[in-house]
Amino acid sequence: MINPERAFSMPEEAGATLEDVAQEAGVSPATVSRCLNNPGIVRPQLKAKVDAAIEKLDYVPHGAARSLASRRSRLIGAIFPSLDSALFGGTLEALQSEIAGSGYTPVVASSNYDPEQERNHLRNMLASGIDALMLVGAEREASVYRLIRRRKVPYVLTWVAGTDGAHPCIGFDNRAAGAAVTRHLLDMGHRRFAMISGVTANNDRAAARLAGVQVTLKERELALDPTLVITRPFGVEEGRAALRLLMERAPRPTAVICGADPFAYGALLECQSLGLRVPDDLSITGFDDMWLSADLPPGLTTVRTPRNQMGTLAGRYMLSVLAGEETAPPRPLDFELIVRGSTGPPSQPA
Amino acid sequence: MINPERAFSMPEEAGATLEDVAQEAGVSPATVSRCLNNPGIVRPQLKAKVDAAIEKLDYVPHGAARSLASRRSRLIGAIFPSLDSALFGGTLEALQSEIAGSGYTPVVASSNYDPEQERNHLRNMLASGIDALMLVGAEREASVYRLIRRRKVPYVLTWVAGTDGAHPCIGFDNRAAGAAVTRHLLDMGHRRFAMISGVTANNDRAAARLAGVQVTLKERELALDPTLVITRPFGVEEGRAALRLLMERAPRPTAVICGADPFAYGALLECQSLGLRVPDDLSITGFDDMWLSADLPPGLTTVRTPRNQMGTLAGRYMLSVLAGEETAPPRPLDFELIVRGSTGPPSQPA
DNA sequence: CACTCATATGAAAGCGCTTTCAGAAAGCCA
DNA sequence: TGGCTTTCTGAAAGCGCTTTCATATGAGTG
Repeated sequence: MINPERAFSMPEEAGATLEDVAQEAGVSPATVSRCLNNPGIVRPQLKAKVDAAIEKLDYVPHGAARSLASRRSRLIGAIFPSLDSALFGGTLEALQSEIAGSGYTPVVASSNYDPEQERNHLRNMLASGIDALMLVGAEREASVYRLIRRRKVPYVLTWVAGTDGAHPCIGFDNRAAGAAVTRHLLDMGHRRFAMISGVTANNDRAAARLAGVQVTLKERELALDPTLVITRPFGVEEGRAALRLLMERAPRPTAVICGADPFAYGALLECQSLGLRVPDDLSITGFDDMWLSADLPPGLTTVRTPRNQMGTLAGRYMLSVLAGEETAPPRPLDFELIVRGSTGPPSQPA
Repeated sequence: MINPERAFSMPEEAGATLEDVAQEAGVSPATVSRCLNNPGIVRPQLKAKVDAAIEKLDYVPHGAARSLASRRSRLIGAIFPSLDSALFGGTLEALQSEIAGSGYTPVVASSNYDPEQERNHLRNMLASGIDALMLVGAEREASVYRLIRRRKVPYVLTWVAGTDGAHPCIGFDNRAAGAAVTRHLLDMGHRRFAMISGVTANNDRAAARLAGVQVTLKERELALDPTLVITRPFGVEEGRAALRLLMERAPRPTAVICGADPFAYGALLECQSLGLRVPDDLSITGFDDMWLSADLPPGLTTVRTPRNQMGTLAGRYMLSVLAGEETAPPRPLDFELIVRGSTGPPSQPA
């Protein structure tokens, strides 16, 4: 029964304008504008009349006109590598609720871990006049940062920490987290490690996690055998397949560090299929403490990353900069090693 | 005319305007505008000069000014009930990539399944001038739809189908899907059913799934015992807890229908904890075929819902309406019952 | 009671772009 | 070549709002 032609003629009909409101209230447009943007400075009596007029005419301000005149769009851009993993969804959700109260709305895009797409979305967003920008990760071409800086758009990087102060970051130290997991396993007596890592190209978080593992092993005079590092796009299936490959190696590793929980879920499930006992035959660790980590037997030892907190703080940081407040450069957030049943001492001494 | 302030300041101080480009290229602003919006009608020779000027000045159009003059913001609003479930993330991601090619960007918000929040976000978005709108579900106060229609913003509802033509919907029939699962179990011989359902208030998808189960049982002269329907917010833990409750009932149900996969994951895992064999002791079904459904032993029988397709088609539909094309009202999409190891005949005849 | 000072309001100038509209250029035919 | 149509291009008028700036109003002083 829908006639799209009729139901949705293009947005032609004119809503009430600020001028209409002014007329209705018997004041000048300037006063109406002030009621909207700075109600404090208008006499209560007048304000009441204006409010009544707004109500009566069902007036909704015209965002574009507002932006044009005020040079602020009340839009905050956010570009994520992906949106269908619950990972970044949490960050986005938190960001969104943090800024919503201040009248900002996020415009979002997903780059599919592709710098080219990221750059395009960025251009697009800059063109649509975003007031601030949130990105994931620090590693990108200098020209991209130049583009952002040129437009004088405040930005913040998330999911990473400490880029030597080059950029404001709201995140945690992925490398340290990789190290923490490794140390945990070392302390349990493991000596033969394998890793299932996310693709490290264009993903400094994955790269840092891997580096953290490598460096920590090196400190103990152990090396991470390159043939025991499997790099795959994130996914449960990929984790399963990788684990199968690793178990064909001789001697087998006693611990598999996964760069992300989905890998670990896959690894855990594949062990079940292969009849391997976790942690007796093999210890497995994940990353991010996603929703099944506590429940998937025997419970996944993993690193809990502050994914929601990053969204909240990134939002808060941008709002603060936009408000012109003296804003301290954010400090790295904490991660937490969550030890569960999937890790234990190796059954045979290395 | 060119602002003299700008003319004499550093070349890269403020962004170049269309007028700057026009001057650089030796044409009028109108021509530059046409090059941007309707390149076909401008002589190639001139267009080349303009392109060069744009390149040289690194010109980025000013979105707000554009919107104000053209009455189009190139922004498409999308309000989801939640974003940290991978569910809607997939839809958003698909929507985003579908519309990105046409120069549109999604502005998104999450309502936390709260109509009040949804309404606020909607107001916000209408104020910022979105050209079209995507919502999830059909059930909301008439005043909300009035608000949308008043502004003449094309909209589309997703995750639901067929609202008697009252609204354009891009989705599938949740009720039929609930029925399909039920029929599958009935055909295997089950007679004593339980359901773990999402909260049905403000969630017509969850309500429809539940209704589909109830109606189908009624058709076979069976009733869904209300004490065997457990309603919870979505989550693995909630699924576990619900299953535990259900297993305390006597006689126990032989089949548990879950209104969403996370419930089913929890149920499956709890069975494992309780030492119940699936499907011998209990059949379990899910909904949405999320990423672990194939892998979690013994494999979850579930309904695969077209979550990405909905995003893609919703985007395409809105673009088409915005382009003023003759747009056929969308038709319901298909879902698919994926039968895996978690369902089988009940061990004891009912 | 004149005077200054603080404060509330209105007039008007844009913000940077799109889009009529009319006129110039180019093509076509006789 | 002249007159006609068909393209292209440029001038100019806004789009709806914010924000100086100047004025009006009222409060506070000597």
